[in-house]
Amino acid sequence: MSPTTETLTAERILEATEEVLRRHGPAKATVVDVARALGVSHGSVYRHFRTKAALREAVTKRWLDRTSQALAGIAADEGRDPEARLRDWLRALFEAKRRKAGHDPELFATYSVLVDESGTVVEEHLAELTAQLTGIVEAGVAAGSLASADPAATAGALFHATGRFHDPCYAGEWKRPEIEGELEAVLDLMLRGLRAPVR
Amino acid sequence: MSPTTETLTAERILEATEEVLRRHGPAKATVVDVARALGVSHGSVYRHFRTKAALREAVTKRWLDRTSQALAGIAADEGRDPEARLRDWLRALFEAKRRKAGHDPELFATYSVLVDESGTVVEEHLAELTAQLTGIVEAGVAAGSLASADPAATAGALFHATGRFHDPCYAGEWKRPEIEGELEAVLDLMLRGLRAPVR
DNA sequence: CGGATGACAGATATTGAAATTTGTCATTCG
DNA sequence: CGAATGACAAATTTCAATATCTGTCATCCG
Repeated sequence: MSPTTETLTAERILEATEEVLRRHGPAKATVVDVARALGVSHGSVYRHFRTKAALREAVTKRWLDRTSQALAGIAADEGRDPEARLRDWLRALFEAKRRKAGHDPELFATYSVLVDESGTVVEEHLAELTAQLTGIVEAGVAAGSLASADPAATAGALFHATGRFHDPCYAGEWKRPEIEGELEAVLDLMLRGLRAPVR
Repeated sequence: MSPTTETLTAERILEATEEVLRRHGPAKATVVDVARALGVSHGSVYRHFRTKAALREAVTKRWLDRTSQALAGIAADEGRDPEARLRDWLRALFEAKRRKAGHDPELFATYSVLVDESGTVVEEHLAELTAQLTGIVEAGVAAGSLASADPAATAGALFHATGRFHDPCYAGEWKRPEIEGELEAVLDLMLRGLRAPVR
């Protein structure tokens, strides 16, 4: 069977949708465009995704999951000092978001739309990220190098305090050259507070 | 002379413009509306403000300056513990912004528009706020209760880290009840790091 | 029979002509 | 004379007609 005759799967639709979104952006991409790219009728797309919103969410989920997985590598690296891991993880989060905003502006715009609509996908993404952060803080507490009475709450505070460096509403700021130094200043301030008192 | 015959001053125009903005919002308020509210021709308004944008900025400046002045009171209260002042100042900043967003939504929207356009007025407002913060940090360093090698940089980090609690792009979050606890968590984390090591 | 189709109704977006607004300036008024 | 006016051109917004899109479903096809 040739690729064009391949059966229509959710996966193939997601691939095509991502491409269409990348090309046209969230405002102009239509379900009809996606169907045309696949050489099927738009009705067939609706067999796999109940609404256009669901399709958009599914694409964004895949896209966000790629980031989560990359960061999970840093978070789970049990061998390394938790404090260094925390710094690197937050730096990597910033770099990942910044790269996406610059390199994939249309998909990033799609993501930003979902953030404003506060859908489940974004919520889950943020929950996954804070869970990873919580894991690092817990490791630090276990190793005795970080101090926190409530690692989950601490992780939340870390995440909120670094919003300027990962929240899409600040994407415009990420082009300024001073931004890296600003992240370092915030990291220094927070990690100083997290470090366990020397006994 | 009766009030309606009073001479046309920049101050009277600003007053009328604020009222028109409050009523119609930034999207629908026109210079003609302002002129009508004052009983003059719109040409007269242009004698005092070169463009509509300048008028909008001037109104927003007045409005922002009211916040700055209120906070300056806390910042300058030399008698009190700098750490407590820092906490109170950041809490007051949050409360002030939240109150404006809730109580004066149209003027707040005008302000948000200016933030996105990154005009001089907003820049100056942010500079004034960080200057106040810097002053508190310096007082703490002088008193020996706070540790900072570079109070201005520390103030910048504090301001960025609390963005979630004063930046208009988060205004939607300020209605959630958990928000207060989130601010406290961030404050705790940062102030722990700022406190001078016990010797 | 299960998956794909395309005609269809209602919702949404696009378009371009008309109306309004911005900003200027020659003129008027006190 | 200096401040206010309102006619005006250019830019912007509004609005309604038109076109496109979303989501459904009776029908078709392998």
